[in-house]
Amino acid sequence: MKQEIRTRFAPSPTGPLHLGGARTAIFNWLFAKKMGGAFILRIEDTDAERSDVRFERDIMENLRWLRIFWDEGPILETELLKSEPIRSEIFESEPQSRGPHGRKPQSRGQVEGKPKTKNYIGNFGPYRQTERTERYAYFMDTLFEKDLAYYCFCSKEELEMRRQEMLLGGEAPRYSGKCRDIRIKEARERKKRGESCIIRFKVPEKKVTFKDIIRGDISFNSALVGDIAIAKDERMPLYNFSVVVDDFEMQISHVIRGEEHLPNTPKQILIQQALKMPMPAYAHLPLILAPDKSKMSKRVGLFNIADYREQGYLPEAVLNFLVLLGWHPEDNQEMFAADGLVEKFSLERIQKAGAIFNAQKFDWINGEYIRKLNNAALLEYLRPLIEKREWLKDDAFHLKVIAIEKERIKRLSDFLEMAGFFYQLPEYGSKMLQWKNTPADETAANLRLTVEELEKVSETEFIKGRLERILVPLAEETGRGELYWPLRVSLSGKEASPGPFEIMEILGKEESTRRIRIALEKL
RNA sequence: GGCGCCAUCGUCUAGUCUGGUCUAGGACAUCGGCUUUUCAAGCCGGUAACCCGGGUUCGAAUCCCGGUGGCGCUACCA
Repeated sequence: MKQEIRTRFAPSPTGPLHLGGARTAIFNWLFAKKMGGAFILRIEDTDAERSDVRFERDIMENLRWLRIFWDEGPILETELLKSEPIRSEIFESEPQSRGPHGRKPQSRGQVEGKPKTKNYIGNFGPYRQTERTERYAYFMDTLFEKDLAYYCFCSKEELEMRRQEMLLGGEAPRYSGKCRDIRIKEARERKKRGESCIIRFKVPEKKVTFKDIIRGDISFNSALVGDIAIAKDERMPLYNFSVVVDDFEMQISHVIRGEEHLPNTPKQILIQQALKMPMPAYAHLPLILAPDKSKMSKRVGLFNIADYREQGYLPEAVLNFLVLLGWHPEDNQEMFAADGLVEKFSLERIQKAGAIFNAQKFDWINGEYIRKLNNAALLEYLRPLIEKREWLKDDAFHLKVIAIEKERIKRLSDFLEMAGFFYQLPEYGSKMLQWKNTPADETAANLRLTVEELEKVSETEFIKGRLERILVPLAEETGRGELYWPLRVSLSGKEASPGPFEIMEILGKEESTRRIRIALEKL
């Protein structure tokens, strides 16, 4: 039987979803879809101090916005309200309650005891690490039974001092193993007396080799690692331990994650081996780099998905841009619909080197997607922005503006800046009205001539074609730039805008002539 | 410092596994042209790269070795 493909995105809710996390999620999701497998969302909230449910929400909401849907994992509260039937279906088939811990699980993936909360979907839950403490305690026990874990009473200060010493001595800083031989009975007594301690894993000294789908064979010498900390307490696991337990129990087949986890991989493999767990396949993604080549997620500035969302990047564009950062299809295609992407995707074609974030290309892709949208759809994206500005016009008017501004905006927020003049004439200086070196009186004369001709046109005939028939011959006499430039500026109040005929058709006769008269007063 | 990963136009990358078809292809950006009153869009064209040094070979971007450089990790964070 072929093993089912199961991937996961396992963010810690210590910050909002950022580009790097989103891309990791995208690659996991794409691979699972391509292979007909399952994509799982798991919240790694073991760091109580830094984790926050607001971040958890942000992560889930933005994944949804990107249309990255997880097959298993927590569900948003908003979904909770309308998903009652699905939930009961899932939980009726849950395994019966068993003893709290110390018992072997009946089978892999089944969770002992009732889940504390039911706000998740999938049969391998709970999907929040803080709700999985029983599982960690169980495997921690196993480790103690096998004499592969011990309590460490060294203080942080002590550890830090040792570290500095080793660094100075040119050694690889690692834990000395000082507490390794404290007998467990004694340790537990000391702990009971209130001595603070953590739990360490006895790291065997050996060469750890594994195959990375993207990078090929990778090996580490675990002797350089030292006994790693795996938990603050039986019920407070640390990353390297909880990951191993969860990936095993959730039957993750492929661990696809950022390159920064490469040095963690041998540690996790050693724990897997100690617990006799199978090793999943690994794929370590290249990092997204800032223009100075530093790791992007370390930098301050624009990095969160929510920020891009607010600035008017379309979800399709974010997805498309992100997937191209470190991956390329066999052909030269660069614009993808989600379906085509799934079909073309393969882990093997992911790049090894880090990819520098290219904001200009991002903008270009976003512009392409904006232009692909039909006007009505674009209006819906724009509506919140328009309403915020209190631009009180009807949809027919908005649609006309959108039709011509669509060609020039790269982000939805650009619309505010570029199309604002349709709703309200901005302030501008008289100098702007003059085309190159045309004197002010000549400019005024041309505008006067223009407005006189426009007055002759009826409101209903105030359309582009008709206006052109009247003004084109006139412009041939005065000089095109001399006529069109001041006209366009008086209509828009801007150096750059669509052409005057398009603007006039939208503005209508009354408003157009009013604006030209305002310009004349300036001259 | 130690360990690990990586290295093709300014940037994202194709090509590298299976040496010749690569005087290295595409995209963004940039420059020029067309269109044009401006900006954008569109179309056409240009500039621009195999990190360095050895080796193997008739032949190397591609294989091997050695440098150099960059990045990541080096927590009772993940």
